[in-house]
Amino acid sequence: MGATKTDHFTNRQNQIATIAKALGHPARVAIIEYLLKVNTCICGDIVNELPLAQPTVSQHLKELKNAGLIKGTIEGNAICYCINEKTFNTLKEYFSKIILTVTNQKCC
Amino acid sequence: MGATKTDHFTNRQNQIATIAKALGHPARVAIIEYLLKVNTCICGDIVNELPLAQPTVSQHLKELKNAGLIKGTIEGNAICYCINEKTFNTLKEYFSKIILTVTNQKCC
DNA sequence: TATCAATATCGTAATATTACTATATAACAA
DNA sequence: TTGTTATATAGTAATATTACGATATTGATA
Repeated sequence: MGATKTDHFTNRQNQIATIAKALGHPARVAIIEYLLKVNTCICGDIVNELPLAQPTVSQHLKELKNAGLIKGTIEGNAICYCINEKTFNTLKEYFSKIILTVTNQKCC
Repeated sequence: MGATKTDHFTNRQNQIATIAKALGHPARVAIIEYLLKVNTCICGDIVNELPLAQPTVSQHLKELKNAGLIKGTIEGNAICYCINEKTFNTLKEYFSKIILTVTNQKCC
């Protein structure tokens, strides 16, 4: 036991869970918010911004990238990370649909 | 190590991360979608719907409840769970704001 | 009261995550 | 070429999560 039973759920359910999981850590939320704040794409000063060691930040960036929440472009010896709007749109639309459905429902 | 450094991040960042984390498992996404489907609040047949044992479902329900994504009302010896619209609204608004900010930005 | 049904909690094994240090890699500069 | 800077990867310890069987709890019913 201990492993998530991914194959018992739909692709859609796994997709949403994967994206949500990537946002399920305050450091990764902070990275997203930092990328929003600096307006232009920035790379390694995320490390200076967060109270975490460089390899830890790198690990978090990898997870955000795997989930499709950010994009990374190589620029010389640095890497320029920025937000991937598309995936955030997926989330927004998913939650919008949920809210539309719920408002027509009676609750206990 | 191993423990998330919660205290280094803002309340808002921790709040979003907590909610997202609760949705970061396909079983919990499936529970939300089932609650949406049945329209009216339902309790223990979530167990029949999911490929998981009763204690596991109970554990997942607890996490969804702690994150504020669902509400549970005692009805006799059963418990009626339903979606908590408010928290989903928090998420929707959070992502809407992100998208509004991002669309005005240049990416790498 | 005894039993049943619905749900929660306990204990625990398997696995995953988080964070770090040390080290590798890759591009640029001297 | 040698060093510097930026980032990734390897290895690993501490902790958290997932899932289950066994058991407790609580309300309804016979």
